[in-house]
Amino acid sequence: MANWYDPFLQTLEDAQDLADLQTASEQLRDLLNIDHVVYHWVSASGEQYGCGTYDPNWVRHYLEQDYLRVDPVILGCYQRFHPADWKRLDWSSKAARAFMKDAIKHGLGNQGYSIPIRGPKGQFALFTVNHSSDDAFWTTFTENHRRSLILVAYAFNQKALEFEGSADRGPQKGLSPREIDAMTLLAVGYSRAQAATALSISEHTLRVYIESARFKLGAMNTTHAVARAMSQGFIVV
Amino acid sequence: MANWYDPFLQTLEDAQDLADLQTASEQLRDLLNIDHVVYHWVSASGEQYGCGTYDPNWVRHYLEQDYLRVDPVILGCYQRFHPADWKRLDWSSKAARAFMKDAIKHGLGNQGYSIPIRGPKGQFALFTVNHSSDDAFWTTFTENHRRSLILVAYAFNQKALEFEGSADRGPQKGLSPREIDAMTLLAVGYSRAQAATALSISEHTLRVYIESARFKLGAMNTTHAVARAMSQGFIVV
DNA sequence: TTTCCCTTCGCCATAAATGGGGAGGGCCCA
DNA sequence: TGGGCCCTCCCCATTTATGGCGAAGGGAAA
Repeated sequence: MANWYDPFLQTLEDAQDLADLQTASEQLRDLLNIDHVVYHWVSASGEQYGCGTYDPNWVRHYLEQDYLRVDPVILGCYQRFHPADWKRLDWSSKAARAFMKDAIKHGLGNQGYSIPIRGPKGQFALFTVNHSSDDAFWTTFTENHRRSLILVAYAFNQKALEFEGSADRGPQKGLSPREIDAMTLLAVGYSRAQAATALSISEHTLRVYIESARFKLGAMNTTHAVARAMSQGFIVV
Repeated sequence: MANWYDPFLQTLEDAQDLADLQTASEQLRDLLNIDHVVYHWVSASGEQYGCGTYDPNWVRHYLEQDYLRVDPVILGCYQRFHPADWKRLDWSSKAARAFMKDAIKHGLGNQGYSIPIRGPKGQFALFTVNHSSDDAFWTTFTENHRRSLILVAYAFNQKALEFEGSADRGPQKGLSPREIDAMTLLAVGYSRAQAATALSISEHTLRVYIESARFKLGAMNTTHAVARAMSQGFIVV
């Protein structure tokens, strides 16, 4: 228990609301003695939530400019599991370099390290530390703190999920085995006729499964039902 | 660096192939002095891979019995982000209890602790420690090792992804913004006509996006395309 | 024991999606 | 500056999906 981060993790675990996470991110920035600490997530329903030490003007500007579509950190981390040093991302497009220039103008450091985190139902979050320094300093910093940052990112996400999860959380009616079979086959490209053949049942029976699955999932059509079944973890494709 | 797990994490990071992960799991079992350590994953394409100290007979039996559909550990962890003590999962169904009885008969301990891990493209993995003990011992054990187990799980997954990723990894042609818009709207239940209206374009134009997205994703139909776009992380619903 | 849910099947009519043509303007990168 | 990709629009014919009606046996839970 001689780690600097154990007490901080405890603070995180004691957080009661999103405001506490905000305070914690500022605290961590001071602990690590770096420019910025940011936690940012996209929930299953597409809502966004972020807390951290970026200038609020930058955050607003970021959203207004729709930088989510440009930001190489988002684009890069979305496809990977490993934490990423910003230097190693793809900055080849003109838009990406312009974005970074704009970011630095708004107070961001030139160095960054982001940890992607994924939750159930397609939740995606990023935990980022940012600083202004030379490469050597940053390499040492990230190597030294890699593991602790993973734990911190994990704890941030755990809390954020906890706060959100307590809100909705319906009864979660599950799908029957046959409904799961049907959804799975449709998700991998089978037409209704093909899926029926694959399951050795009549096409009409298959329709019954699809319709009941659609009803349970509250979906408008088959595509919607499959999408929901996927994002709610009923099927794995 | 006074932790027991830092040298072990180093071992994991030095692993060269899946066999090394197998050895590592045995090593960790002995380090922690518990019955079993298992890492198990399901890749985006539905393939499974596991390594760990379970009796191979049990693994075979598990697959033959299609226990994936019954196992409360899988079912429970798939919906959550937090690590789960097996005691706190849902054992209410008859099938679940029969499954556990069968498991113990094959050498599993009565206590378990599983950490769900998610990667890009819908990858899902579980890292599990298992032991035969009373509740008090297990509670203490999991409380003491929670954080280190998260890091170990993370490291296992990182390596597994690394080994798999080096194999295929196509050029990963991305979708255009409009294609993403189209896929997103379809995924949330819009029909083609509705989606076209929402995007203020003609329905025919929308069709062009759907078809080109389908082509890029190698999908057979719209539902398939949306499913692929979701599991490959192009859209978030 | 009754009630709910799961599984299975059929027919008919309409709405929606797909396949295959063709066409023009714009932007970015080499 | 030319090729490649992106965005936008239109028609026709065919295949496929959906909506609505009804029906029956089996199993598990209450």
